[in-house]
Amino acid sequence: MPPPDVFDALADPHRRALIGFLAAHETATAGELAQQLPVTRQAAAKHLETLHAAGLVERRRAGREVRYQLTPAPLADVSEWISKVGAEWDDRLDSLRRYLER
Amino acid sequence: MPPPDVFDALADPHRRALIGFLAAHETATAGELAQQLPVTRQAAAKHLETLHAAGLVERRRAGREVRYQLTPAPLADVSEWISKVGAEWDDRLDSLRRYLER
DNA sequence: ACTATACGCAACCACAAGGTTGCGCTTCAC
DNA sequence: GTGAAGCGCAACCTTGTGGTTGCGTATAGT
Repeated sequence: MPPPDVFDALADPHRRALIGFLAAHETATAGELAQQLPVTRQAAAKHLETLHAAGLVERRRAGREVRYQLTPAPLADVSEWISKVGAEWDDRLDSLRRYLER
Repeated sequence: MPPPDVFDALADPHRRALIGFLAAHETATAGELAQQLPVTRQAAAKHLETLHAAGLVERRRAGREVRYQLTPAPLADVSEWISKVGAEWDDRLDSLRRYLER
């Protein structure tokens, strides 16, 4: 299964902001993205590296700049995990209810 | 909107393990939960405190022990956020496709 | 050719996070 | 009432993380 650091990638608010921005703007450079946050370009670049490691963004060199693009697929893993927990929980509630209704 | 530290709470693997265990076992004490992980009771208690702050578990004193119970509701917020990002992304792809098809 | 823009890399810093140990207080069981 | 089981709190240690500054290098534009 794909990198489990997706959860980690989502933990930081700045990173979530970057994802949000990229969800709405096709592609962007580290510099552009840094302007969306109160941080330097390098800080943004580090976050983008984290997101890239988690498989959430694609990097693509275009001349002297690097354009980042969202690849939201790994988010499905998170949703899936949540579903599983939810399902298990529901099962548990069910069996408890059945037990109590005996 | 409820505590945004749900993302933070989910970032740690041990914490996710606790959630998984609680999803399957109704209630448990900090001690019991600590036995599921290679950490001390205190470490587990700290994680449980984090989960509690995120609204993911309920604490309930029963005599000399404290039983923890899962309250998975806040997970819905995470799912929702993911859905929003996904939706926005799809919209973007759509408008791009429309643009290219002109 | 020259200048400005955008990256990449490395050093460095401060603080939060995860973890442990030690100790004292309450509750249960004999 | 005495001992063990559980918890809570605090001190402390170590690492990881988010952030910055500084500098070197490549590309674009004029």
